[in-house]
Amino acid sequence: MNRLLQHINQHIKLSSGNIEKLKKFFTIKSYKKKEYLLHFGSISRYEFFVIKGCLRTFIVDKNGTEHNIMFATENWWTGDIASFFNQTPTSYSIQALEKTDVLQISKEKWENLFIQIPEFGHYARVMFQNATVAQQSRIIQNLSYTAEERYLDFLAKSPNLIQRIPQKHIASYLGITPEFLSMLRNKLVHN
Amino acid sequence: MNRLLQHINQHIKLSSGNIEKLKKFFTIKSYKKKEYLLHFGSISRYEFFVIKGCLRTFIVDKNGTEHNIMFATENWWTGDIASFFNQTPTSYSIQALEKTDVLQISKEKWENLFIQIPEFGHYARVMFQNATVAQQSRIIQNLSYTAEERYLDFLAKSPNLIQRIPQKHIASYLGITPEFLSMLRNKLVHN
DNA sequence: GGAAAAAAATAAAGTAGTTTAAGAAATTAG
DNA sequence: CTAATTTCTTAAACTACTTTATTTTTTTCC
Repeated sequence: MNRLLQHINQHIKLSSGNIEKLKKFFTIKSYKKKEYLLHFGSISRYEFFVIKGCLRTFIVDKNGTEHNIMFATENWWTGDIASFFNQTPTSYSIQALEKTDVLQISKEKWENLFIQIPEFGHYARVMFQNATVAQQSRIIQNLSYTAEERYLDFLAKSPNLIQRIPQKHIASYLGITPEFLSMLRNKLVHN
Repeated sequence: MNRLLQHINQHIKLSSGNIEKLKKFFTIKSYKKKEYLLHFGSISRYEFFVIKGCLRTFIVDKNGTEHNIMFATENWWTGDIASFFNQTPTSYSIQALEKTDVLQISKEKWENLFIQIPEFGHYARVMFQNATVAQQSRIIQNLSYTAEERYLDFLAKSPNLIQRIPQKHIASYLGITPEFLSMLRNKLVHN
């Protein structure tokens, strides 16, 4: 819980009364490695805040190939907001890449949270703004960078994830095959 | 102004007093075809709501190639939120593809708006949520669809834009060269 | 309304990234 | 600790898309 409070505290100041209130909205939950937090086709019941561990969000295309959309580690929010807010079936799956502890919040509680602690609305807006900015930069990368450039950028921005996440998942995130990533890495070592 | 009020009204109910208040925050502005609303390297002073016309947001990569990130037509918000909120230099340019009328709002007014009309915060959050969802689906497309599939999807979802926007800009938005789009179209006609 | 400029089409040669396949290395599980 | 499974590597053939260059069509603008 402290991790979330600390994160929120970076954006808004909460009174100690509100901190107590806030705690009641979230449930702590542990997921085993390989366990699913959300299954393609179901309706997303929770948004997740990662306390410890690592999650991947992916889709499966018509050929059965998986594509990783994002990773979430400590202090990241994840979930399918389209499915969560509109209560429509999700096209994503979310899976734990390690044993992962999260704080989760249901839709009913989420909506109540905004009523009970209006300041939380500001925090949520900033989170969505940041997500929008991050995603835009990813769209740009996919449009204008080569695979090698994207890999080097990922390496520079998320060196910790490179060690933590299997290469095949990183390749999928970068939009290339594991074979090609392996080739790229080999080429970069013997540059 | 009515277009914006109508758009807001789809998400939140405003009292007539608030409607009057709201009007004071926005300035109507007309841009000529080819005119720039935002220049790469400058600091974004406004967010824009398109009343009539069409805008494109693009970046220029290190080779000098332009990449269209998004188009905005009637009832769309556009701008560089990273630059606008953090007052940092933008990496985008926004240009009018037609004579375009917008409502624009400065950062000071934007912040004041949330204080004076707190309900507006809900509207803004929903806008960012929608932007996040839309962008996520674009990331997925770039990862998992071929150029032909992306073009057909664009054709299905935005038939109006196809007629309105020069092909070279659509090619750039889809992440392909104008030559390849031309070839695809030819192939699709003679399927 | 006609010259100039911009956009679109066509085509051939080139390249970044995929596919397939098979072996080596690392991880997992009983 | 060992067998089974998963992940990573290497390499050759292949394909989706780019590059370059030329011609045709459309749009702009005085």
